[in-house]
Amino acid sequence: MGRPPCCDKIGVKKGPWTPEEDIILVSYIQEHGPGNWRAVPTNTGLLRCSKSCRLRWTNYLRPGIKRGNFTEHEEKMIIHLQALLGNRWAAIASYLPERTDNDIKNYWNTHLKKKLEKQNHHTQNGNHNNSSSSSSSSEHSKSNSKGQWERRLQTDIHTAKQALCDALSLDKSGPTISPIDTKLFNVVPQVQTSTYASSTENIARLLEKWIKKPSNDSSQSASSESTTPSTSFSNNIINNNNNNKNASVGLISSPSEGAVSTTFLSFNSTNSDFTQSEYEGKFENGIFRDGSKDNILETQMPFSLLEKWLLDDAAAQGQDGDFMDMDLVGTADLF
DNA sequence: AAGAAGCGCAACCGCAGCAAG
DNA sequence: CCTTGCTGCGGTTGCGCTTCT
Repeated sequence: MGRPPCCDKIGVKKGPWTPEEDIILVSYIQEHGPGNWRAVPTNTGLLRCSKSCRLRWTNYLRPGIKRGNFTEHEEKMIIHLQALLGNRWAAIASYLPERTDNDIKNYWNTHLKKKLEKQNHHTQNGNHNNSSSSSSSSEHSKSNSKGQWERRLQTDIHTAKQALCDALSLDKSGPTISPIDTKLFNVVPQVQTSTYASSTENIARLLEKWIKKPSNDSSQSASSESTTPSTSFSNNIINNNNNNKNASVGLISSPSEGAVSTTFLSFNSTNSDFTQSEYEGKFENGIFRDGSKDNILETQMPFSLLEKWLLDDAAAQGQDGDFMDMDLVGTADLF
């Protein structure tokens, strides 16, 4: 007997999310925090499966997501980390906290892979006589099995862990660490608590699109209210939204993060007595108390010790000391 | 101007890991 | 220890937009 699907296939909506659905989801998460995704569709009346809700949140709605073009630095980080970690997009994403694993994966598949292939082709053509550069590195990569690399990583991580713990005990307000560090070392990062506002930016963005180009979905959804088996929760949200389009405009125009946060909280606070302080109570130093990884900040993250270690490690492997200029061709297939 | 091809991105699917019972 | 259910991850797909012919 196979395992039943994560959600009933009947009546589950697929395809792009509508602004209403986003608002319902964000409002719900704002109230209950992320996690327990199984309960989200039931409690919100969303006709989405739990996975879809989680995906939508983590890839689009959660706080601190930067969208748009990747910077040169980000690009090089991805290339380097991909060479080190392989296609572990979640791990790579933890070093680029403003980017989602999906984004990074997409960027890799659409841009970087081609770029590297091109570079690879170039290198092979350029070094036709001495196949040392690429072939030696590929031989090197063959000789280094994945297991060996992983063992090495694990071994060195202990050193890095010690260094990081020392650093943190010395300076609690020191450099912000990335989520992977948190996971690995079980350290709570020192962060501000008002990070949720950035998800209002995401919402604002989609509302902006919505207002600019009112879709059929929105009217459809509003009119289909009676047919949708929504809970009072989602009905209230939708009503609130439909009756207060101005509120969303105000949300968009709020320039300061704090103002946006407050505006957004009051925007949907008609449905509950949930206040900003209560919401912040769901955070503990920037992490949701359920231990989810949505503790990512919108602040620029400096290199953590582990990142530095990774970079130093690469440098120690004879890559000119600067991973930005390293020969990526050989390292791409290390794993 | 119209169709074809390419590209980018959001979302889905299936599997693996993990925890609880 | 085994089973079950939930969550997270990586691979893949499909659709809409842009560019090319």
